[in-house]
Amino acid sequence: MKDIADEVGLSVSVVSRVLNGKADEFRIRTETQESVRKVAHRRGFSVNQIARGLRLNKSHTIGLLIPDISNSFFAKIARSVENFARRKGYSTILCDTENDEDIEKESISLLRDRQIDGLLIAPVGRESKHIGAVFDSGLPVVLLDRFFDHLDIPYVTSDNYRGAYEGVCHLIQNGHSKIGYVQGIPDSKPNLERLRGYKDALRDNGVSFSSALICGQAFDERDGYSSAKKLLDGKKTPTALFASSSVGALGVMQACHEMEIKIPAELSLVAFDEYPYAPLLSPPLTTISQPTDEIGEMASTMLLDWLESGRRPETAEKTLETRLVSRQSVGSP
Amino acid sequence: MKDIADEVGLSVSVVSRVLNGKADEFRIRTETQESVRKVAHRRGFSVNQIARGLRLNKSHTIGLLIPDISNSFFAKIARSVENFARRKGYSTILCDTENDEDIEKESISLLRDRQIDGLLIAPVGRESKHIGAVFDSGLPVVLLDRFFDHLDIPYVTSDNYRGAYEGVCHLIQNGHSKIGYVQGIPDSKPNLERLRGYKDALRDNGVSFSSALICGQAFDERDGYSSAKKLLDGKKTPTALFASSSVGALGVMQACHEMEIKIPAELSLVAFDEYPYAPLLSPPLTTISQPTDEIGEMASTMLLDWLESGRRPETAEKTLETRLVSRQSVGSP
DNA sequence: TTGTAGGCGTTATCAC
DNA sequence: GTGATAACGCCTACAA
Repeated sequence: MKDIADEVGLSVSVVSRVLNGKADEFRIRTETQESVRKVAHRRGFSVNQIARGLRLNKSHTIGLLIPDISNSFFAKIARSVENFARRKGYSTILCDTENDEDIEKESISLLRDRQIDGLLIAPVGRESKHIGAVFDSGLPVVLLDRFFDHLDIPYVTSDNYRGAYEGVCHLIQNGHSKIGYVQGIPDSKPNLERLRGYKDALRDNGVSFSSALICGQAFDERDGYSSAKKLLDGKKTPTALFASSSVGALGVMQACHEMEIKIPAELSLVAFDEYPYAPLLSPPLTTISQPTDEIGEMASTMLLDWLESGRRPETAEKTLETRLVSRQSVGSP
Repeated sequence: MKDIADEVGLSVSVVSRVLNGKADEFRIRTETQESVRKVAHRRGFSVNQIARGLRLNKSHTIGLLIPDISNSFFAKIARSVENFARRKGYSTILCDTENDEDIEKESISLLRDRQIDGLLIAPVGRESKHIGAVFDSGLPVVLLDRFFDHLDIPYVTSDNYRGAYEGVCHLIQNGHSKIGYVQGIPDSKPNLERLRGYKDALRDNGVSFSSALICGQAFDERDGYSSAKKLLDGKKTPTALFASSSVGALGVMQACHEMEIKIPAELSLVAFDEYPYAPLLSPPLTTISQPTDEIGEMASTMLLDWLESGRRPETAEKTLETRLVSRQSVGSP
């Protein structure tokens, strides 16, 4: 700006104002405006947002914490978040927390150092102290997918309870009563909610619950695989499985494949979350579809509105509907 | 820092030095160090990286431009880039360019405004002027996946030529001679290289080439779907298809499904790129696997080394090997 | 071993 | 209509 000012023979103030669209407000002469713009363009001027951020105490940057960006569920959320934020003039710093709480903590403090204006977190674990701390410090935070009951932080999630409920009802309607539940991280919110849906569906249909039919530790393929092996090897072999973990269902299928268990003839399967390739699997998989784009967009909207207005969103909890997509992985026992 | 300095009764310089690990260098008294650190900790001090960046003219931030983060190939690359960068003390600003060149241009200028130290780009299209421009301006840039012959920008890509060559040879060895090629963005580098591999494989095996067997416009599922429909509906129906586009193969399978064409009995299929679910598709898909993690890590390494050393990498072109993963989508005609 | 002061690029405020 | 100046928070050359 200094250079431009020197060249056009004016002060930096004028240059700054012209380049910030405040020319009218300050009734700057049209010729002045033009010459400033011309020179700026010729010199390829680009504002230094870092200096700007320092002065205005606003970085126009948000942080996005994701447990695993290579998981398509989160990747789709990240896409919609980034697209939305960019359209609103915000940049997104991505932090893949690698499903590790320490990395999550570290990333949060890193992002604070960078003066982000707000934070979107899909929390990794059940520990919430560090998240509560940022929130309490006054930084706008919106949670994604998982949330914490005892913290008053706005969140966006899909209706895990109802999704699971419907999925399990679907299995029961197809004649199943021995339905295994392949869970994700046991005390994560989505898992707990899905488990609750599972139990309620059983209860409402007069099917008795057995904890022997619950298995699993994590939201990943390997865990789905070993859970399936365990469940299908026991005495009380289930005739159907409800996979809470999105990628976990792939592990289940893999295990069935190896154990030569035919789906759906010998085992029915319903999985939480949708994939582009679900219809092409062998067999095409019946899923509970989550509105990933909406989740991302809703969360960004909440956060950015908050940043612009200075007031936290009134509707601080958003639960988005899931949808049962019936394909061919469910049959009768 | 000012507040801390006031509280401990010293100047900001001392505080700054202690907090930056320069205490020894300036032989600052141990007690002084301790009290500074204690107060800093108690007050929850966190450096303002924006101010720091302004002063040091270094943001410790890189930009990552990706055509579509929801595509698992790019998501995996993004993950390895982010993880690596974070470990090296850099943050990653993610820009999903939505396969749109205008967004790509816009994002680049946005990132420049933000004073990023370097740029990692998986370019969207064939237009390269804007990319050449940033590079020429002196900003370190490393290209991913796609690159430009006429620009001297370092890049990392997998061996698209050899991958396709091997895939097509595999088909020929299985007795095919009418092999269709479902391409991605026609004049993108990966596509051109894969096409070249395809042609050379035919030639080296004495199979004649026919442009009627080439179809496709984009790297997406819909395009793969319509290409397959077109190719499999013509006079010269191929007995095998080589899908250049990763997600495109899903479209091909979808089309076959609808047209009741059995894979591999009636049509063999090989697809570029690997998926976690490839073994679980119907049928398990034979693929050309790309080393996504390596691509991301290699590119980040090149960029960050460049940033730290100030010298562009000596080996400016990295071509990583692919691997043929044979499953059950290939049979004999 | 510690302090002073200037400046990084920008914008708000007040003055002319 | 335009200009001078201070301040945002930090680092460092130089002084003490």
